Amino acid sequence: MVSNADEGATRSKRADARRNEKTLLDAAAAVFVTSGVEAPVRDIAAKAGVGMGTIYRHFPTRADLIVAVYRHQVDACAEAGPELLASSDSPYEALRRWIDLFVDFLVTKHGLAAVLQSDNAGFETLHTYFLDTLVPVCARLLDAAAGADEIRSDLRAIEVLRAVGNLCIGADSDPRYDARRMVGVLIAGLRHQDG
Amino acid sequence: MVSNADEGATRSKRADARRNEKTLLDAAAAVFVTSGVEAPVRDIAAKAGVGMGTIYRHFPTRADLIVAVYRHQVDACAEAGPELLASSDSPYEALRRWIDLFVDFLVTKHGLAAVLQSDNAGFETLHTYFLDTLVPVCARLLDAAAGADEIRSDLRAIEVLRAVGNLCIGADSDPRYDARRMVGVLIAGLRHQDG
Amino acid sequence: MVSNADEGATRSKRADARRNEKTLLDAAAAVFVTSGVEAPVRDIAAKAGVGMGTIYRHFPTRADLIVAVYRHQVDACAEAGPELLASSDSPYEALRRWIDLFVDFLVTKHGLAAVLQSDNAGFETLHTYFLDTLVPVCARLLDAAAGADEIRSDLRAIEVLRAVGNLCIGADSDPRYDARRMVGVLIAGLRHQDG
Amino acid sequence: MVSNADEGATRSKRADARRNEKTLLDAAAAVFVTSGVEAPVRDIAAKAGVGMGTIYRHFPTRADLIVAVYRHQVDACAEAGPELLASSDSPYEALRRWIDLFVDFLVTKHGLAAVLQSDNAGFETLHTYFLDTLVPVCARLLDAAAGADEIRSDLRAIEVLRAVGNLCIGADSDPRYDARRMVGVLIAGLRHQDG
DNA sequence: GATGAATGAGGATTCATTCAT
DNA sequence: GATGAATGAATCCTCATTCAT
Repeated sequence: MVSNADEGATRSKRADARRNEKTLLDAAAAVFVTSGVEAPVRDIAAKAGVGMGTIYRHFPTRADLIVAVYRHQVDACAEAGPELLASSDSPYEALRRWIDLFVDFLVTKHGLAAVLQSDNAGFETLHTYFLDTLVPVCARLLDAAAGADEIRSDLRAIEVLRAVGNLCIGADSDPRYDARRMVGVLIAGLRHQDG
Repeated sequence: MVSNADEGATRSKRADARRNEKTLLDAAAAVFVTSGVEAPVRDIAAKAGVGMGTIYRHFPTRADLIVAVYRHQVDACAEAGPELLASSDSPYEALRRWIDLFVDFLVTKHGLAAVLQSDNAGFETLHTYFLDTLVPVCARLLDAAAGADEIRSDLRAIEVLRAVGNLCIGADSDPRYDARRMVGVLIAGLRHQDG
Repeated sequence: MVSNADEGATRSKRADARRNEKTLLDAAAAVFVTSGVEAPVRDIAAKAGVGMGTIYRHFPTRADLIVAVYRHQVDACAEAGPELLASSDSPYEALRRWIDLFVDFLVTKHGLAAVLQSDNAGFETLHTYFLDTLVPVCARLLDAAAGADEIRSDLRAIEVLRAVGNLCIGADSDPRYDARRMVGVLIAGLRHQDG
Repeated sequence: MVSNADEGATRSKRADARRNEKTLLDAAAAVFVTSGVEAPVRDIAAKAGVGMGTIYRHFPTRADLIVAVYRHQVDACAEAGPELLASSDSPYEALRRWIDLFVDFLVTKHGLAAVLQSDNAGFETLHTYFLDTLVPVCARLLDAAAGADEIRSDLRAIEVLRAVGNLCIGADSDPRYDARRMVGVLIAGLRHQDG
């Protein structure tokens, strides 16, 4: 349907567009750091040096943009799950370390944890992506640890993730609050209690 | 409509003002329940049957209003601390029950937990009131439990309260997430680990 | 519930507000003349020398504003119906003259005829007001003329009004098109045909 | 318009171009049916499977596109005039039937009647084409009917066409309004009145 | 010639806050 | 003291049109 010549043209276009999208993502990431993930679209466009329409073209909703910005890191986090399970001394240890990765990710993203919990429709995509990607990984780690009788077996991945996410809210704006530590406490609480 | 004890203009004025303020607080509380603590000022004024200016006169900032609305309950929670300590089998048990009270309070206040963590300046008053009131109580409970060697001794009241508050965010909008349960896990995590 | 003093205050407020609303209506009418009834809200606000919010306060939707601007004239038109029926030589004559009034109204309102036919939701109020007010009047005139065997009896008021309204669209922007004349032809067409 | 001597590469190119243009017109016609003649250019381009630039190359203004889409049908309508005049029992009958053709055309084109009356500059081309093509035909029919003393002789073709066009506005969006019927009334109104 | 990414004007709407009455 | 009308900044989103590849 398309001649080789056309293919060439198309490809170069695509390369351009991809480079441009990269610019957008970098700009968005930068703005997210300073103004949070709910920054005005106009600001992101300005930072990227493009028109607002360009943002909308690439990312119809803000959630799409956020997902795109963090997709790689979320994916990396997901992929680390099985690896940790294989390389750790125990399933619980793997779980602990995996949660640490997740927390590291969240606490460095200003406001991300907050919108992750937002009940605002329109963040649907964001919720979905996070949950679809991370819940299965977390579930497997929980199962393994529960199977080894290291932790309680009555907690579902989704609530653990949600709790961890919640604990990370505002972690970057208050020096008196150390989200990592508190997540540590939560994860410790997963262990069986000796009474 | 006018109290029997109506004597002297001054006293009746004060009584009126207090009655008026009571009306405002009741209205605000009602609106908070349905629309969250970030409801438009106009809605609250309408519910109270007063002008918006009246709200602003009594409560210069939204935080002042929120504080006023929940002061009694926060105070009651604070007062319950020493009582629980005296009446419980152990300091840890007292702590657990006190945290339960705090959680009960938060999860029934739509959106309160969220603004409690908001880094938005202007909620200063709110943060201050909550912390000033509850941190000492929580600290005493933690100290007692740590003194009895029931829990870790390296956690400060402020971070525990903050963590509990965070865990309560969005508790009322997602049936899959049970904040009370997760707070239970966190509090369990305060115990010394045997592993 | 309201003291006399308050009543005074309230009344003066109301008087002010009413005066202000008058300003708004005059401004809107003026802008409608030059830019049509779909003029930007900002333009109307500017013309009235008020903020946009003021327009929205008084008239939540554009249709509400249009209705308010033309209500008096629509009402006057409706009231003229029975009078014409009483004072004219024949029901048909009354109908003819009443339609003339309606046309006079429409052709002097730039773009009004157009939005009257718009299927755009949000003009609901406008449609409703026009139809509720004028259809019964027109129906009575049609009935009378049909009863006198002066015109066909198979046409409903709503379609006659709609047709007349349609014929007025764009009447003010094309000197070659005389809406009044063509409406005259339409009304003539209501008569029984002898052929 | 095209010289006979045009042979070789040029011709095949032209054939391609024509085929391409055909695709565009078909796509535009299809989109016009579903979304009206004011549908976004992007939608038309997408339907045709071409870039938006291609649309603009072929049809600099939306009016040009609309004209091109409907040219055949407008032309056919124009051509039917003389034929009807020749084959009908009377000039008036021919006029009536011709107007029916015009109405059939308009009411099946969602929104076309509306933009035909739009005073928006940029539809210049559209107005011009319609009028240049149809006014002479209509004029001849009117003249013939007037010459046979079947109708009034004081109406110009342009206003009759405009009136008919107006009556067709919105005919497809309101089941209570039957444009064909009302046009029938209008055309009946052209007849001499018997008193 | 074709493509479609980019632009950015344009218009709507909300709501915290002020201030004349 | 109370009122609530007025303000207007802030933000969202769409789509016609241009132009580099």
